[in-house]
Amino acid sequence: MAGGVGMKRNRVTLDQVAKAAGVSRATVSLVVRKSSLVADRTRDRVEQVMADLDYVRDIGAARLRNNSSRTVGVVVPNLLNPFFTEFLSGAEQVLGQGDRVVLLANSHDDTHLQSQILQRFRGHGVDGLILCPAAGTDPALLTRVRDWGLPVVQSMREVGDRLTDYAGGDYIQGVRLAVRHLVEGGYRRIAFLSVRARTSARAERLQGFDLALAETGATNAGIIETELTWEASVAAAREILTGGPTAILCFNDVLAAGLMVGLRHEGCTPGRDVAVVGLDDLEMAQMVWPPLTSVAMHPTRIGASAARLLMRRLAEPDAPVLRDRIDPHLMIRSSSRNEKV
Amino acid sequence: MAGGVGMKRNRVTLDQVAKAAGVSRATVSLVVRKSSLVADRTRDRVEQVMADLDYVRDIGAARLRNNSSRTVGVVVPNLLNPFFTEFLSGAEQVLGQGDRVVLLANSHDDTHLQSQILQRFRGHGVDGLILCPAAGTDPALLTRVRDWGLPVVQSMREVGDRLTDYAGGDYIQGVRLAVRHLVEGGYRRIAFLSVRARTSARAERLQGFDLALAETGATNAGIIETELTWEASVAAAREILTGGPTAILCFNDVLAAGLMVGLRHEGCTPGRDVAVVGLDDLEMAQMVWPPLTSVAMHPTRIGASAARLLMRRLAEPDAPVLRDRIDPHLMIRSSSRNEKV
DNA sequence: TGTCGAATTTAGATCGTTCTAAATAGGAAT
DNA sequence: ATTCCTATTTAGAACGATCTAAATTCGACA
Repeated sequence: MAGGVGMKRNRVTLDQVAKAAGVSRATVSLVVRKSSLVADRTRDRVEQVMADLDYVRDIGAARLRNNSSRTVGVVVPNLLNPFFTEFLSGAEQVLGQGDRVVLLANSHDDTHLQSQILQRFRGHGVDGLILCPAAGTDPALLTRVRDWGLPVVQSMREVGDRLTDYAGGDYIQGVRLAVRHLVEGGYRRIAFLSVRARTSARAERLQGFDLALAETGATNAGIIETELTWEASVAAAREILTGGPTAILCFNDVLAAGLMVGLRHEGCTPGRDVAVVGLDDLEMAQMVWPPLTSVAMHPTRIGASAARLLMRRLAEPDAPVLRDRIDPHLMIRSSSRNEKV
Repeated sequence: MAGGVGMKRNRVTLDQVAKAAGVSRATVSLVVRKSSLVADRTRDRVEQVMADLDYVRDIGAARLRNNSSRTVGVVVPNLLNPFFTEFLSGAEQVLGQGDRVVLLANSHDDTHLQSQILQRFRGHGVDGLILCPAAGTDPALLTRVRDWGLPVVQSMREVGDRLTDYAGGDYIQGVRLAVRHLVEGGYRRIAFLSVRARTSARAERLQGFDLALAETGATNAGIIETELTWEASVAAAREILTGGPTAILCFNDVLAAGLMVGLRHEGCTPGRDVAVVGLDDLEMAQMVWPPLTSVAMHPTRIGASAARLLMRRLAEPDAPVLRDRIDPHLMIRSSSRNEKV
């Protein structure tokens, strides 16, 4: 007891339980795995002993034999972006309920680091992978992972052939919702504040933007590219105003929030002089001023879906490939209401 | 190749590498562990073979023998709160650089779930634990974890005797910075918007508030308790105004942001009619309107510090217990500038 | 050439579990 | 009492690494 100097290792093992219960190690193992082979009387006795000795099954040792670690690797490109942490939250919850544990890593959108992470996860014997691929990920990476025999679900972003399960938001649809809403409100010169990084997330939104403009007959008032940071979008305000837009659609809420601050610096009041619409509908959309119209993409649900897709594939490795797109939902607030604020 | 149906397991093992390189398994093991015992020529040859065969060391199997999983469990009470995800981000980064992997779990501030999580982590053989204890955690839990022989670092919150390492922000100091700033700005009737949950985080802030009032001679205009959600704090605005405060200090930025919206509903313009100050200085503090004065607590740094403390303890289990308090820093913005906005 | 010590390599046991294949128990039927 | 089931239990070999203790190699030196 006392000070705890040099705490020696003392793990309770199956053998110790077996000895104390007067049965064989194999029997205890069966009890642990809730096999129906063992007699009720025996099971009760063994379970009692396990409780008394505070036995904890060593999952690593088990995996060595049965090849299932009850562990899933999750790779996100950014842990400071609420969009990804909400995603993570949804995935963690579902996996936890499935009695699995999340190995987490942040690729910082760096493909080299991402490779290291995957090797590390492989070394740890993860059962499967939920991957939000870093920008610029080589499609060959996915093939490689499959060759390792490691089930993958891609999420939020997608690279390569469509041979892996996928869960994501439907940004094409989301952007269309936003544009239609603007057009219905009488805004017809619409600019788009985008990002430079060539991810599928970006491609999808731009595709939706083109589509929506064509559908509604609205005018493209310019597509401006910036870094994916709040500060950068503050600075982007001046440039985007040169196109003379009556409304500005933004890559996400963070950029929209920054843009609104930048607009004010330029003497332009968001919501009154120009409409602003974000994407993602993070909690912050309600907090900024004016409250920001945004398209809810439900990242938590996407994360939960990705987790479910993975657990399904672990259960049936040869099930057909599935793609789950979560439906977006328009949240109208003052920033696009065409009224004085 | 082809379709990948029923992908059989094919792990490259030490034995296979050994055979291919014409040495013994033990030698290859030494190479893997970068031992200086092996001759340069041999090492080169073995490393070449490892690369050719795409050998990946099985860390689980290694742990079984040498008892080190290079794995750390991180438990946070909330993955939707940016404060904790920034914390997580800092910890993940440092641990990753130390070639360790994060097992993540969200306790949802539920002590029962928290116990389950710890058992799960124990089963996975984590080397150590970074724990932000759930509200209401029994101090005995920490003793128990220590009895398991599992090194723990507490962070953000703390329970029990002070026998574990700890990393956190200094909220006493943070609150004092805020109050002094308000008093210097001429605000002397100060209310505090607090939370109901009895965490050490709450106790610390209240302690700082008392202290700061005593130091500055300012007046306590009431302490209101609410749930830790944005919506709840919107609703708290009315109640807190009954004390007739000239300034309101908030438990954190989320509550401050909600409060400002609520204040407006009550016909009271934050920054003009009443000063508002938050704690934590999350990115959102700049985004709300008016920009929110807040005290930066640097959660990312706290997370990094917690990770470093844990790695230190893993390296030297008997090092003296350390407590790291990250210094807070006041960020003055319009919400407390005593000017027209 | 033979001996010694340092440098290098290795066989075999071991970590805690699960799997396989076989052994044992306990009845019911003969 | 024997036989034949089915229901339960078990011994012992994996899994892939590391550790211990001992064996081998090699050059230097007598």
